[in-house]
This record gives sequence, C-alpha cells and structure tokens, in this order.
Amino acid sequence: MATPRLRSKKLSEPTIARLPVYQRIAEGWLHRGVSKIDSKQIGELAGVTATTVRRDLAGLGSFGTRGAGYDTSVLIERIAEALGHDRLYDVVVVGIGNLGRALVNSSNFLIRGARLVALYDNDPAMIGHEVAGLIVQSLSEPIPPATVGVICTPGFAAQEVADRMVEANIHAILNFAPQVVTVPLGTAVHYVDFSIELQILMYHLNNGTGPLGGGLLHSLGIASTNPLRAS
Amino acid sequence: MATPRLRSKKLSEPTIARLPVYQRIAEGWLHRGVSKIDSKQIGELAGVTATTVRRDLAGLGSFGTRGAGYDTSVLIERIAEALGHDRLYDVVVVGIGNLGRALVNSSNFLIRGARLVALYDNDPAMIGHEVAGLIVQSLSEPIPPATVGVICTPGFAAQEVADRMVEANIHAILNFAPQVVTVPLGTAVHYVDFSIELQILMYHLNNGTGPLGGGLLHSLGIASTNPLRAS
DNA sequence: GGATGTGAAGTAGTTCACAGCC
DNA sequence: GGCTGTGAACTACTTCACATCC
Repeated sequence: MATPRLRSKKLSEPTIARLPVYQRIAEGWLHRGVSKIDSKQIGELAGVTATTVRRDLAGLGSFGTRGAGYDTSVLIERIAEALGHDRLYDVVVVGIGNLGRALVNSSNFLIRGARLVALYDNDPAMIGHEVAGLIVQSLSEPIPPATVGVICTPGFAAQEVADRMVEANIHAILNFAPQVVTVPLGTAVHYVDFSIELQILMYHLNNGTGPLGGGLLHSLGIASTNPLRAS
Repeated sequence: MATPRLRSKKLSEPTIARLPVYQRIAEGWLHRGVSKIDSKQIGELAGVTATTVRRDLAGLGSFGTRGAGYDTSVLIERIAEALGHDRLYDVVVVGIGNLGRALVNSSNFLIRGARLVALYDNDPAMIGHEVAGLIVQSLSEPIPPATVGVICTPGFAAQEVADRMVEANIHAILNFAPQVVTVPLGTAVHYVDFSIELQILMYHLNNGTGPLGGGLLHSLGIASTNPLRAS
C-alpha cells in the first residue's frame, strides 16, 4: 500500500511528538523575520535541552550550520518532509458541535498536508449549513474513503461513528470523544483528552514537583493506539 | 508553598499521563455495573501491557486482589487521590469562542476536583451571556486568584492573557492557543495542540511504521521540566 | 487456578563531553 | 569565538519471570 518513501531511518516516538513543536517555534521566528535559530533557543521555547533538540534534528539529516545554527525556513521544510506534510491527507470530521467547529475553523488544526473533505452531523438543525467552506451532511450520507477520520461527537455516539469510518476504509482515527472505541486490527485510533492535561497539571500543583519548578514547558496530549477487537 | 501532602513517593511522568486513562476506563466499567477489572483488561483498552498497568498501580499502594484484579470503584478512588482530585481547584477560562464553549460545556473537561469560577472574553457580543452557568465577563474585570487558568483565545492574544493571569497570582496555565507564551519562573504552562496529534498520525501513515502495523502500541505522553528562565 | 506485586534484566531515551567545522 | 553533530555514559522506563497471596 502506497509508496514506502523510505525517508530518514526511523524516528523515535518522543522525537516525532517534539518535531511539530520545533516547527511551530520556527514558524513564529520566520514570521518575525528571523532567518536563523539555534538549538539553545529552540530548546528554551520548547521546554527541552539543546542537546535533545540537536539529537532530534540530526535524525532528519545534517542541515545545521556549525557556529550559526539552523536556517529557519530550511528547518520548517525538513520537519515538514520528515512528518510527511508533502503528501496530501484527506480529513473528514464527524460531529460539528462547538468542538468540531473550533477544530475546522482553526488555522491551527489543519496544517499543511491535511485537506478537509467532508463534515457530518446528525442534528437536523446543523445539516445543510456551511462551515469552513463545506456543507454539513447527514450521517446517513456515505463517508468517502478519506485518510483520517476525526470524531467530535459525544461519547455515546463514538463507537457507531468509528464503525462507519472503518466501513468507509479509513485506517486512521483521531478521537476527541471521551470514549474508548474498538476497531479491527490495522486501524489506528489516537485519543485526545483535554481533561488529561488538566489532571497532570493538578497532580504537579498538588505535589509541588516537576513542571512548576521552572519556566517554560510543554506537554502533549496522550495518544494511545488500540487495535483490538471488541471486548 | 501549600501543604506538600506527601502522598505516594513520586510517580513518573508517563505514569501520571496514563492514570487518567485507566480511571476513565474504570468509570466506563463501573457505569456498566462491573465491579472488578484486571490489569490485562485495562491494558488492552488503554493500549499498554498488563505489566505496565500493574507497575503504575503498584505506585499508588497495593489495593488489588491477587487472583481477582482490582475493585473498580476503589481503583477510581485511588487514582483520584493520587492525582489530587480530593482537593478543589478553581479554574478560570479566557476566550469563550467555539473551543472555550466546547470545554466548559463538556462533562469531560471539568473532572472532579476542578471548579469553574469565571469566564472572560473581549467580544462585546459575548459579554453578559450565560455559559455553563456563569456570566461571561469582560477582560477589563479583575481575574480572581484561581488555581488554574485556561487560555482559549486566538494566538495573538495569548501572551497578554498569560500576563494577566500571572498578575492574578495564577501559577498553572493550560494554553490551547497556538502560541508560545513566556511567564516568570515558578509558573507552569502546559500547551495543548490539536494539530500535533494529527501530525503524529500522519507520520505513521506515511511510514507504515508503528500504530498502523498492528500489535499493541503504547500511549505516549511527554512532559518536560525546564529550569530555564523565560527568554 | 489466577492475578497481583516486584526484583532483575533489558531497552529506549536523555545528557555529557568533545571533536569537527564555520 | 560559537554551535553542530555524535560516540559514550547515564538515567528512566518497560518487560520478563516468578514468588506471593486470594
């Protein structure tokens, strides 16, 4: 299925999670007209050490300049390549409530490489409305064979939507609903749970440990894959 | 600052990120009337190995029953304690757009221990409206000294809002805006970035590696401490 | 029997320290 | 001078294997 593309050897999971952060930082720098950035600056803003930044970037090939740092736009480009942004991924979103609207209207969510192709909801009041340039369709309409499916429904509807996506030959699902769904082997589900971030913050507040001690830091949402059949 | 509480020794960062997942799974089972759950079942649903689950839970003290598993409600309770849910955290949300509304209306976001105390926006059309039982206030109103501040504004407003929160003596910030903010030492900022999940999914799709390949894959959560000063 | 809890072993990720290059 | 890139050392996390208890 699809050309393997054999890019950089392979990147570790933590590295993959940090690259988008570096990319965003570099975009901010570029936007402000700065054309060079070094690992120390990236590290401070991303909340990691300069060494970690260099290791991560070394994995994409040597493109830094010794003594000077990284060229901002080259950095952005290399990360985009490594992450596969030069390919086009079709994205469908099911559940156009507050969250769904927030996502599709955010310049933030649909980054380069991702193209929104369809929106679904089962609320008659919502169907037919235009959101982010697309008409919201009924869930009774067929789902096109997109690359990524995003679930923004309430928890009780998540499993049914996931089933529909699997039928439509979607193999990658991003689930914002607070509900564990089961899918066949070969389909990846990533869970995004806002409350988890809040809970991690609360833990550190309660213990005085970790993150509170220092300035900038970042944290990512948890993502778990669960290729198991229904229990 | 604040009572240390000296609970369980100390939990590792990956463990802290997984506990809320286990808790949610247990809540689902309890809701369906199941009073026992074992590490294998939790692991399958959470996408981690049974051993990892047992190690994580062993860190909160021994409360499982050998041969039977964990009592669902005890499990929920123990995780709540470990995470500090028996304390009350006041939460203020700034930016009541689609995302802000999605968060405060979600049963999912404000878990036990978190209490919403104020909402702010600078859109005159929004100010005065009731959302989730609270009146949306103007940003010119003073921010009360809450425990956690949540930023749901567009990126350009994030830094100003963060400054206001720091002034209001808030030491923990959850930032949903796609913007790195700088704060004084002693304040923690956690960034939540939806597009990062999408990008991670895209990477794996592109490489055929990891999650798609099938087989259980772990959840990942990175949170790093950075004892650096804001630049 | 069956599942927990945990030393011991293994693996992955981070940090150190410095050679290499601009 | 400064910063990258990387072997080597270190640390942290996960997995194995099994003793322990219901």
